[in-house]
Amino acid sequence: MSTITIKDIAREAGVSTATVSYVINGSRSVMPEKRQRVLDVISKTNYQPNRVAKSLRTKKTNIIGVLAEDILGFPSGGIINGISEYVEKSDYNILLNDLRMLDSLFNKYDQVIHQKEKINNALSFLVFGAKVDAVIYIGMFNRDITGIISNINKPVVIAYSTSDDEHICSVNYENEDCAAELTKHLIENGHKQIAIITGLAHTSPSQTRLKGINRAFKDAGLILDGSLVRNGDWERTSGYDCMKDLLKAEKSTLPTAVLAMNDLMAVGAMDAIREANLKVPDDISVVGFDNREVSNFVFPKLTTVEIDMKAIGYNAAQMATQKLSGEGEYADKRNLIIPSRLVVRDTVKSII
Amino acid sequence: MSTITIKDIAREAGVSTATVSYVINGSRSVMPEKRQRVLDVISKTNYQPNRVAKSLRTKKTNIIGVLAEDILGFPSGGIINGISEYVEKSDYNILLNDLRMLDSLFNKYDQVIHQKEKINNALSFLVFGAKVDAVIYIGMFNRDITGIISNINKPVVIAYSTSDDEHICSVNYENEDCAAELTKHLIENGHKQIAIITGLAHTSPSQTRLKGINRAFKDAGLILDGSLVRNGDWERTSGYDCMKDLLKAEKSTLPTAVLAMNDLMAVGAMDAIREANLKVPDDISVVGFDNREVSNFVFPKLTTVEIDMKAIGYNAAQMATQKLSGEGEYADKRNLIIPSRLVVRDTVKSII
DNA sequence: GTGAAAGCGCTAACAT
DNA sequence: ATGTTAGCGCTTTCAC
Repeated sequence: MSTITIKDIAREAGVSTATVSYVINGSRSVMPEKRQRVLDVISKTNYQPNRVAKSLRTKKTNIIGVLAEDILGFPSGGIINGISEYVEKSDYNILLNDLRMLDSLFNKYDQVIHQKEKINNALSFLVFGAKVDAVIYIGMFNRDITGIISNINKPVVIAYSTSDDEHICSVNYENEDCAAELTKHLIENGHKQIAIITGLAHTSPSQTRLKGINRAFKDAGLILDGSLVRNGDWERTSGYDCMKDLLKAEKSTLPTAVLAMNDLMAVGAMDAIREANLKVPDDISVVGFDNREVSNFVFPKLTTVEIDMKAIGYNAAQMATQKLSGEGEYADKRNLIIPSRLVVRDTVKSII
Repeated sequence: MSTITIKDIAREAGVSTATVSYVINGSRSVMPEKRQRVLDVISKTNYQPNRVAKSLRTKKTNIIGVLAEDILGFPSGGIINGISEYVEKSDYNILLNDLRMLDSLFNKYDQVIHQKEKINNALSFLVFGAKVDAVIYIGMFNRDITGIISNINKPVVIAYSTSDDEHICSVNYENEDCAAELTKHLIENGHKQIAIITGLAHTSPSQTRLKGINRAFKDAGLILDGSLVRNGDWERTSGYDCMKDLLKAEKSTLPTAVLAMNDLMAVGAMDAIREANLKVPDDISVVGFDNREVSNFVFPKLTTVEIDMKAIGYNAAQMATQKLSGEGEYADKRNLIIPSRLVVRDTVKSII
């Protein structure tokens, strides 16, 4: 059972090791009888080729290094799930390095720069030490990390973040269209006084989502009331604070709906609304973004936008392997955008 | 930059490859000057020893295979986080295989048996193909999986499940004491009429938690009223249904508190209570189990028991590597139990 | 179509 | 203390 090698198979089947290799890899045609003899011995012995030896010889490990900022980050699990699905059918494996930066990076999304050395050490080990064929970097926050990841001569694809570096590709989700769709959903339900709770104002998701929101207003012949916009920081408490502030208005100028740029802040807003003895969605409608697990557990269930993490991972893996083989639709692509979709639940009331 | 080997270092430093190997691994003493020369060349060139070649030669990959029933399963992320932390400082790596059985196993926890072949194929590849030194199997549900995992001659430790197989070790969390503590928390707040919503009745966590609950009652000189016990199936809707049923009682015999054996069912119970126009915790107190993310997002925030996933992973990795080296406190241990702890939040009212 | 043998980059036994 | 070299299990060139 233990350590049976290609030599054993060759001896048992009465052929050379070369022939065994040929039948395993289909690299040359082999006489049907011999072929069958080899196959029989292999299945009888449960022989598994030693990937380590194979890798050393071919200089290809069939391993994709997955470098995650933190596996507990909200997108990570789904993305790895997607990578895993692709990788399974294409005979690759995943070497996982979890940087565990959740605590150090919490709400300081720009601070990755300080982790540059740690990241590149890990990357360097993966590529030059473990000899992975390609690496997928999984961000915890959707942002631009140009300049962070040093140039290695292997495919690097970033999932859930972006980079302008030329040696790097990325797979990210669509932000603007779905923000527009979410806004449109509110408008179609009769809402005109819509408050916005943004994420950190200078971040790309905030700005892009705002673009989509503005577009939806414009398309409906409406104008976004700037006095109804509050800047949050993506965290629940900021949603609470912003909503609290919004609630100070006179009853007649109160927004009928609030769009928070993520579910966490939406929940915070719902906290504040409840505290003011108002009801969601009867008094105020609320929508979020991300479709986090919690959005289905709060009451009422939150209408939000779903980001397809699994597809991000799947496509990132596909892109990485296609860059490796030089074949396939993604072989020459730089950036990929995965569509997001509206998830209608119970927090929007029609006031038409 | 690309593919520099030990030969290059040797030539550059004017020593033999053996000497380079000795200084890298500290396997023999080397003259200080030579040693320094080698070190200098290494750092100047950013040389990274080829782990593949090293593995082939030493028959040790320094890789731990992580076989997860599903990385999206509730315990998986935290456990991997913990494994990762241990592994980082002990120079191991993680080869991740995500079985993605979430859908097929959903609420049919006993059905793993049907996946036996898939599991063992993956295991077999990990061990005989990828040559990992040890494997950690991560369950999605805490249960006994005796007979599922075939015997390989390498350490296998199961995280978040158990097995009676002799060739297998496990790291799991404490169930009985914390269930007792949770119950005691209710009792100490004056509750006597406590309803219980169990998980699937025949499962080990259900039975063990019930033991703890009974013990707490007994310790307080109380007796658990059997008519207040309902059997759920761990899912939210079952918590809802059980609570609905409980709520049919006359007002005077209504429980003042309900202990659900997990957070999901607790949330379901809260749904039913809200629907009956009752308030948590003013009318009925509710507690859960697991400390899932949602327990902090529902309103009011749920009092529950936290399972230390990170510690499970960390200790599983520690156990695996100590079995490998034959040294350390866990080298001869079979099973490890990680304490769980009460997390008091807002769903229990004192009625003393 | 098939086999002999070299060699991937390392470690470690052996020699000195 | 250090160098020489065999060999880990595979693939692949080269020869037949």
